[in-house]
Amino acid sequence: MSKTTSPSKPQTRIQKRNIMIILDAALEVFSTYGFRGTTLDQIARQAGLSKPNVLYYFDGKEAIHLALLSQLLETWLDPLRAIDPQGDPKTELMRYIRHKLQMSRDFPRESRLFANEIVQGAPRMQVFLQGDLRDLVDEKAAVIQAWMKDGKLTQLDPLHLIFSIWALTQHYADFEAQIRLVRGSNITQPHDGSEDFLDQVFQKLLTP
Amino acid sequence: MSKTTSPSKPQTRIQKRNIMIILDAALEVFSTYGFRGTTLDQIARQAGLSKPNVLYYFDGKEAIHLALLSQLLETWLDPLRAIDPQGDPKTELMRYIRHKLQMSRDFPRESRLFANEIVQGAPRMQVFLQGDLRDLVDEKAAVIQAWMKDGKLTQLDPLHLIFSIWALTQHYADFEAQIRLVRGSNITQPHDGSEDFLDQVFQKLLTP
DNA sequence: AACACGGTTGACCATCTAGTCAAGATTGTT
DNA sequence: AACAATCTTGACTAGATGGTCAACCGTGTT
Repeated sequence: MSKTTSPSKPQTRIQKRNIMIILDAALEVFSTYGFRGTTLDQIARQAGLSKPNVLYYFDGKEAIHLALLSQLLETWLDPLRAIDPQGDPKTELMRYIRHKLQMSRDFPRESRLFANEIVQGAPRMQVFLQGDLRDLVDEKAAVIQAWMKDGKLTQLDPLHLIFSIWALTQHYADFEAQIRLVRGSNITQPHDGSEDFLDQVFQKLLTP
Repeated sequence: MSKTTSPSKPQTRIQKRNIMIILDAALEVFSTYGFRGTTLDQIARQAGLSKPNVLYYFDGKEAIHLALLSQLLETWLDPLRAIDPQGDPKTELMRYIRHKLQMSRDFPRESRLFANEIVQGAPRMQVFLQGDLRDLVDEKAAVIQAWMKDGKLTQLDPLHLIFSIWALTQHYADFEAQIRLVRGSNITQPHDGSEDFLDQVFQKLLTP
């Protein structure tokens, strides 16, 4: 029987607390070392719990990973979902871009968790991606396409436009190590200047 | 004594062949599963050799990985190195961008090898990156900066511009799985349309 | 043919790792 | 206080994994 899959069981305070602690610890470790690079001992140590105790709350390593992915994908897609077909095209897209960049700054672990998974072929994410993501992207691509036909935006391939937004925003979280190394040990944070830069890029790109 | 570190030893035909076979097999596996996700058995199987035989040519898993990284980083940086301060600014940058995109299309395994490494904080790459990469990037950023001051290009942060080129080109290799899933199982390749799109983006962006 | 050297491997070992289990500690309820 | 349910853990197991080693095979040179 699975421990965390049963949806209707009321959770005690201790359960709620420990499940949160474990998921946060797992996010920390999985995002740094990837799925196979992470050990249950690492997660347990990071969580401040014993390994059997971790396994008391989750059915195994895979179950923890899965719980994280499904929990976080929702939040991750929210900004895209929020694009309003009725709104002003450029405003909507710029808001999306800023929101996405902000998430990459505020939740770099989540970004790297997904990056790790996708670089390796998304073996444990296909279900999620095919279901939610694909439909959502198709829908919003159509919206953008319509905006472009109306002459409100530069004519571009909407799908590639979406990819480019993902690439440019997530880059700051996913490749932070590289940015840090290139910039040297200055006081500057990896994200410094990214907002102004992306603003400039997409303002220029999207204006017909 | 190390086997592959001694530079002056003449290699037999068999050595040359097997070292190449092993490195190619290792590239395949490391780029798919990351360093910790890769086992020596996997590399050996992919190479069609026995595990002890692989270890006859390399001192260990780490040595294979290191050999790959140092060997490939040179090729990887060549396009950036080729930017000519005397050339026409926009031509030089567009050539760089096209070259980079082409590499992401033709050598996705190399791209993912680096991506895997960098997402996890580049623990085995810091030496390389700090040495070669940093100086090179600083140098070329200065060149781009000068071009911009001359009014030949849009005024942008040159470092962020370089990051954006990396992000947009490598995205097609590193996140290929995501692109494939979003596009569905159509006949279209992940890279389809990327060249035209990036051409359009950077033409518009760089023209003052 | 015989030798030396390079190349190959089955069998093995130490360590790590996911997961189990039974026994004990804690908590909430009456 | 007493009881049951929840929670916690030391000790353990089976299998995976990086690496070793002694013995054996293949090839080119004399």
